[in-house]
Amino acid sequence: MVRAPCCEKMGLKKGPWTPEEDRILINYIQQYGHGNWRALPKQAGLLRCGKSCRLRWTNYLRPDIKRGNFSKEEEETIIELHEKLGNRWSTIAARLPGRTDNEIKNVWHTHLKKRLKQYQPALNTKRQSTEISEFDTCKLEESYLVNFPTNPRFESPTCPPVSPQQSSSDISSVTESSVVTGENQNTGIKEENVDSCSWETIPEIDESFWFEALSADNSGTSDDYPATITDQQLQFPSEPVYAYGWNMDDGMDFWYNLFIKAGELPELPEF
DNA sequence: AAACGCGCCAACCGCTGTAGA
DNA sequence: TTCTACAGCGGTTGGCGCGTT
Repeated sequence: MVRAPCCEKMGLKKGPWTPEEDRILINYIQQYGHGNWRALPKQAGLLRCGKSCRLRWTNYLRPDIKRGNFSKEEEETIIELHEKLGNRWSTIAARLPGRTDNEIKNVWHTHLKKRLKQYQPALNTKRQSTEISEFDTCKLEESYLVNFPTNPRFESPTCPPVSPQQSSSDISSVTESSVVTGENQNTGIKEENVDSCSWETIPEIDESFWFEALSADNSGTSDDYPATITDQQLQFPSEPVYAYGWNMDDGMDFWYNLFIKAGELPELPEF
C-alpha cells in the first residue's frame, strides 16, 4: 500500500507554528480532547494536517511538558536507558516525566553522543585487542586522556592514594606530559604532547581492572560504550586506583560512574 | 559591520504497528 | 485473510541564533 503524503492537500500549512495556531489547538483540545487527530484540524479550524497537530501538542503544548535544560540526573538516565534500549526514544521518554521522545533524541544527538565519543577511541582499541599489552601501548587519540591524581590540576586533600604498583618515576612522567599550558585548555595538555602520551606512561595498575571494566557486558544496542558495569564484573584492585578523564565536562563522567560503581570512590574535587 | 560556520531544536517525512471492517 | 485508516515512532532536515573571523 502506498500512503498518500500527509500534507498533500493544497492549502495545508507547514513550518513553525504561530502563537495563534497554538492557542486554537490548546483551546480545542482542552474543550474536546484529541480523539481523532485526522479530524481535529478541520474541526478546530486549523490549516494543518492532523499529524502536525499531534506533534505540536505532544512535543510542545502538552501541559505536563517540562521545559528547560536537562538535569545531570536526567542525562545519566538517558545514557543508561539508551545503553539498555538503544534508540527507542519513546520508551526512554516514558521513564522521564515531562520529557518528549523528540527532546530526548535531540539531547542525545547534540550532547550525550558527543560526550561518549570522547572516550570511544580508547574503548574501541581495547575491544579489538585480545591481549592487555596491546591496549597498554595504544596511543591516546583525539583529546581523550586518562590521568592520575598527580596531575597538577588535581591537587586535593581528598585525592585517593595511588596504586601500590605505581612508582614515583611513573608519576613524574605523567605529570610532565600533562601540564596545562594554555594551548589547549579543553584537553588540559599541549597539542604537541598528545602523541607523546600513551598508555605506557600511565602507571601500571592491576591489569584485571582494565580488562574487566572494558570487556563488561556489551549486549546493549549501543556501540558507544560498555553497558553498566557491576561490582561483580569489575575486579577492583585492593587499593583504590584513580583514573580520570579530564576533558572538562566531556568524557570524565564515564570514569566517575566507573568508580562509583566500584564502590571505592572518594569525593572528587570540582574543577 | 558583514560574512561565515556551526550547533541546536522544532518540525517534517516516511515507515511500521495495530485495530477495525 | 486482506485491506484500509490511523497513530506513533525514529531518522532527518532546515531555519534560527550565536560565536568567530
